[in-house]
Amino acid sequence: MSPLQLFKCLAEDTRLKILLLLSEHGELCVCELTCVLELSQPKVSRHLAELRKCALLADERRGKWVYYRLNDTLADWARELLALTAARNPDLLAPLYQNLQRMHDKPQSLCSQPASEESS
Amino acid sequence: MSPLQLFKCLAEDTRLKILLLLSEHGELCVCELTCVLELSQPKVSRHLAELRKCALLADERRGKWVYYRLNDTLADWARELLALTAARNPDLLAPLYQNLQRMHDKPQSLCSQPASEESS
DNA sequence: TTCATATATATGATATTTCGCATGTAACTA
DNA sequence: TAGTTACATGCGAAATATCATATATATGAA
Repeated sequence: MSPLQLFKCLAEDTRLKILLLLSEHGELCVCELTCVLELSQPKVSRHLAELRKCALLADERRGKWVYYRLNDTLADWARELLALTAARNPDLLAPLYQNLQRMHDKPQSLCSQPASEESS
Repeated sequence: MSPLQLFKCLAEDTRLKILLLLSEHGELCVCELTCVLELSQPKVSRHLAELRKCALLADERRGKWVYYRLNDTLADWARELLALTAARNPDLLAPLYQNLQRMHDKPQSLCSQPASEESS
């Protein structure tokens, strides 16, 4: 993973938010991301596909849902860079966490979702 | 400086190298950058102008030469991000430092240059 | 003033990215 | 089986980025 390739992935609003979210939150399925980001499903899915092709993300199907997380092979400096960016720019993620919270409080309010075990 | 804006600036090879170089080296003039990067002067100048407009870089004219450095107002997390990226990807900058060295050893070999006080 | 060097920018061509919309596929349910 | 939900992708349009070339400006020297 070259720095240039990483920065190209981070240079788009949707992909940036996805990567920072997954850096902090660990794992989310596509429908959760779609709801949290308030974007169309094809748009989210297309960006996820790109991040998958760059080996930044790994996906895992569990039943109907496909969960995405940072790829285990991702270099440490890239992980540190994502963590640094997320920690130092809380304003960027705050509204997204609000959406995630609202979604788990009122499941039908925004979109469907998988059964939530517990929020980490 | 939003994360998105920073990453857009870093998502191009020439701009990435300029920012990492200046993050580590402190200050370079346009002709030094042009030689080190082995690119045309208009190309380097155009990317410098963009980084200036984004307030990532500051320029200062001294005689015939214009020196660029990281803008003093640049946020700490952005500085840390640049330093982290440069430190963890030495392969990216190594050939550029070789060019800088060669340029200072044999001034006429690649292009003209300002009088070099001392290399840091 | 004239010339040379250093740097900046305008312009139009080309390449890349992003998008919406429609449609395809996979898994579960009835 | 048919229907529904979750997700992926093909495709052309629109927006954006990048580039080479030519030219403009600024400084210092002659």
